[in-house]
Amino acid sequence: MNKVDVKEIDKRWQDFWSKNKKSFKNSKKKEKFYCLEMFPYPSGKIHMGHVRNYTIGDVLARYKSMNGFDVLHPMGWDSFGMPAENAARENKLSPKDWTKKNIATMKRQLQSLGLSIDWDLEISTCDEEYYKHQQELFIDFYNKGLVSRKETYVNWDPVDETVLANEQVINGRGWRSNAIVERKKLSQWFFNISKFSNELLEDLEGLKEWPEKVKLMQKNWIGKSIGCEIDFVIEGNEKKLKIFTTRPDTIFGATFLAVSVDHPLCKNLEKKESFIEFKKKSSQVGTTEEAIANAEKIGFDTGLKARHPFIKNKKIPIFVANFILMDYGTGAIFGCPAHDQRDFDFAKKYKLEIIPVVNSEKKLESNKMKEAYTGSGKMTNSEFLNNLNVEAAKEKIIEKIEAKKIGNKKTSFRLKDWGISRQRYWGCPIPMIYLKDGSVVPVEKSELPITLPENVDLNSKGNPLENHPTWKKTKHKKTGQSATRETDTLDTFVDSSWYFIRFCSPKLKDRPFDEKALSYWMPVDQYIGGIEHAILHLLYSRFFMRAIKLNDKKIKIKEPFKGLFTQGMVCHETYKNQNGDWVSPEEIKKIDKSKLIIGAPEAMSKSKKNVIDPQSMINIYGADAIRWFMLSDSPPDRDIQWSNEGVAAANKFVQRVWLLNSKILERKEKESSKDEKNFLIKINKYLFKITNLIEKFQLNVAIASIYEAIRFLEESLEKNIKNQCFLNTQIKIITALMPFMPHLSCECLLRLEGKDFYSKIKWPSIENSLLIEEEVTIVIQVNGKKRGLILMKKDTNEDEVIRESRKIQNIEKNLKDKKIVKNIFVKNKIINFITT
RNA sequence: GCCCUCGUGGUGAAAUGGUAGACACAAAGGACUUAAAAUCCUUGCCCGCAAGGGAGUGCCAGUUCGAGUCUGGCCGAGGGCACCA
Repeated sequence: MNKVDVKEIDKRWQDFWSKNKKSFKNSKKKEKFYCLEMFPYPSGKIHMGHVRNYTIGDVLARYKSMNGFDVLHPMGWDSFGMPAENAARENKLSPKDWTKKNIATMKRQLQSLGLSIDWDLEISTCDEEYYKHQQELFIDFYNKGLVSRKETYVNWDPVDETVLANEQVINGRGWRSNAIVERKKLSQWFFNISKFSNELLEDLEGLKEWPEKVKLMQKNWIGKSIGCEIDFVIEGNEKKLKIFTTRPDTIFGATFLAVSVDHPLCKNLEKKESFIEFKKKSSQVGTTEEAIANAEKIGFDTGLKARHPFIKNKKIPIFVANFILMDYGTGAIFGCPAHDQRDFDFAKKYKLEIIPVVNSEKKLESNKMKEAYTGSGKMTNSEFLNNLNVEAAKEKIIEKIEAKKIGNKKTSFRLKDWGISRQRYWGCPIPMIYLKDGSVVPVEKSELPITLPENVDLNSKGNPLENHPTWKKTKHKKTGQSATRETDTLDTFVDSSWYFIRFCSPKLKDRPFDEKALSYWMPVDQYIGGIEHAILHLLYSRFFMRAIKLNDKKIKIKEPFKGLFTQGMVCHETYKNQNGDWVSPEEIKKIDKSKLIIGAPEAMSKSKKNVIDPQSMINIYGADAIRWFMLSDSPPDRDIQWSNEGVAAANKFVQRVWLLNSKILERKEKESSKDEKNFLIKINKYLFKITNLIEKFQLNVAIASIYEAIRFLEESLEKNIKNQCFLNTQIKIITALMPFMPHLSCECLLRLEGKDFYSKIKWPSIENSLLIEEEVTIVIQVNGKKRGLILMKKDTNEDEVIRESRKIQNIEKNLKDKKIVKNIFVKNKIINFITT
């Protein structure tokens, strides 16, 4: 009978919150807390992943707010990107209209979750008001030398007809289209992120509140290696060939040089038919990274020889090899087959010399080696390096190389500059123009924004801006000469690399950000999002923060995200019918169960048809139950598995709390007694636990404690506790429930406290005096095995505990006929009798 | 191949070196009901009517009075990187 209508309370409190917005004031007395969840791409409607992400953030934002923090909790839209173009083609809606429509839907959906988001701060990256400032930042970066234009091979996606960044190529395929990526040479815009390689690497250490896993992934991505560059002189033409190595110590084992197919040295070979054929063959090795890695090592003998810099009269052949990368190091190496597996394979194939220069425990013999030895050991066959260990040899040889002026110690990074050009329409136009004399200059800031034209043809292939009849025609403002606009747009990762900064002053018209607002709110105290952004988005954002700092001396912040949390995915069982087709959870009801193949739970995805629509679940169970379930089953950083029973249980709990609340309101007055003290102690302990668990982000355990607290209250209804005491206690527990179930919590508090409860909401305080327990349970062990429990006054001494525990029959039974050698006693915890 | 993380009931999971399985789901049994729904109670495994006992946190060792937790080795699963010289 006494049930709460979840739909009704959802609506009531969402309306209430939008009318009773907390004033957004910069109160100096409070400590700020910037809580940010990764903003969504407006694909159409929200999915469970969003629900999980934003619920985690909301619990934290509400908790911090209730604890007196000045909380910034904004939301926006990562609204440029290809799906809008694809949808435009299919639905005859312009990318702009399609995006706007999606944003409206998704905003409504997010609001139906009851998130404490300040919607006054909403931004959308496809708005002129946003990308205008992005163009300004681009020009600033350009002027600071952080932007460059390079002719490079790019990853060309033949389906999307666009260029992909290396990181957007997954196993040789486009991350969105899944098409096999081709190599193509194009002139592209780059952010010179590699200028910050070392800084980006070293500053990872200062990010104490980031998951180690993410830091490690970034570290590997940046890929620092310390080595040495060495010039080899080519016999005959006396030209120098610069190589990079991390093992200069093995130089006496060098038996060949190898350069990349794209190395300048190959220029002379381009006409040779045998070389053209070799080049063709070397580009034909499969497409996946794994195939490339495992591809056969092939080489082309240039016929050239280089002089060994340390061995007189020794000449070694120069090869072109398919496993040498042009964009790492110098695009050239020396091969030491004895101590590098790739070189070893190569040497075996081309019958090159193998000279061991590092001895393992057994002495290496070149003709008996089956694989390269890459371990440590003492140097041999290496003249002045002999008998040194690898590390010492490295140092000594670098000294020698530098003294001889044939090379230098050198650090190389795997991290490459960030290609930001995209041949797409739905992105931020790059504010550069091409003059007739061939020069490329930025547009004047006063001309910003460079807006996208609305009447574009998206049906032809290629770049729509390039194909537009008039858009690219413009004039150079300074000289008046006619010019052409850059028709590439920016990678959407650029849009998301500074949105968190824009949130600090989202309405500012003339500049990207207000320095004061930025300095107050940044860095983001807690950033929450998916692990899939562990490398790119976070690295690019870290670059942007540094670039902005470089450009504006008033900015002191380097790291944009102080705390990072990566939440797990939402999974669901997968189903297939007998034909092997995926079947959705709704469809399985209609299928004969014996013909259904139930697969492992996997991340919800449209392709596997295992998606549950959040909106329909909210409509059935209410926002609170969905929020609760998203957090209750697993730790927030682990995957959770969606189950209908789980949500139903959360909904049951909503009703249980409501019933308890009603019972308390109708409760008959009782006498105060000893029960009351114990009652308060226990509740205080629960609150202490819940508080700590939220602080530690163990939200699933915090929820378990709330379950326990509610059960304890239910069980205490009949005890001798004054109504007022019970009511106050209920207020505390229901307040602690608020971050998780804000609608139910408000509804209950309204009944408990009356109309103006909302202004009084504060996280319940913990009374330290009540945390001191009067009685403790002590474990009694015999030889480390539990044989009993005993309840004792706190801080009872050893003798007393021993005396009392020996009164227990079962303990005596276990000690009978045995001699006690010693006792292990830990106060308030354990007594352990050790016998012979 | 290299690097990282994780292995606890039928399931998701708890557990500052000190009562393993909190909390929740499922299943089975029971209570209430004419019946069902809803609700509530009981139940990890083996022996036992019970009291109690035995085994038990992937496997094998070690440290410790005491190990899910610490150390070493092995096995398995997942993730990241991948010809980076």
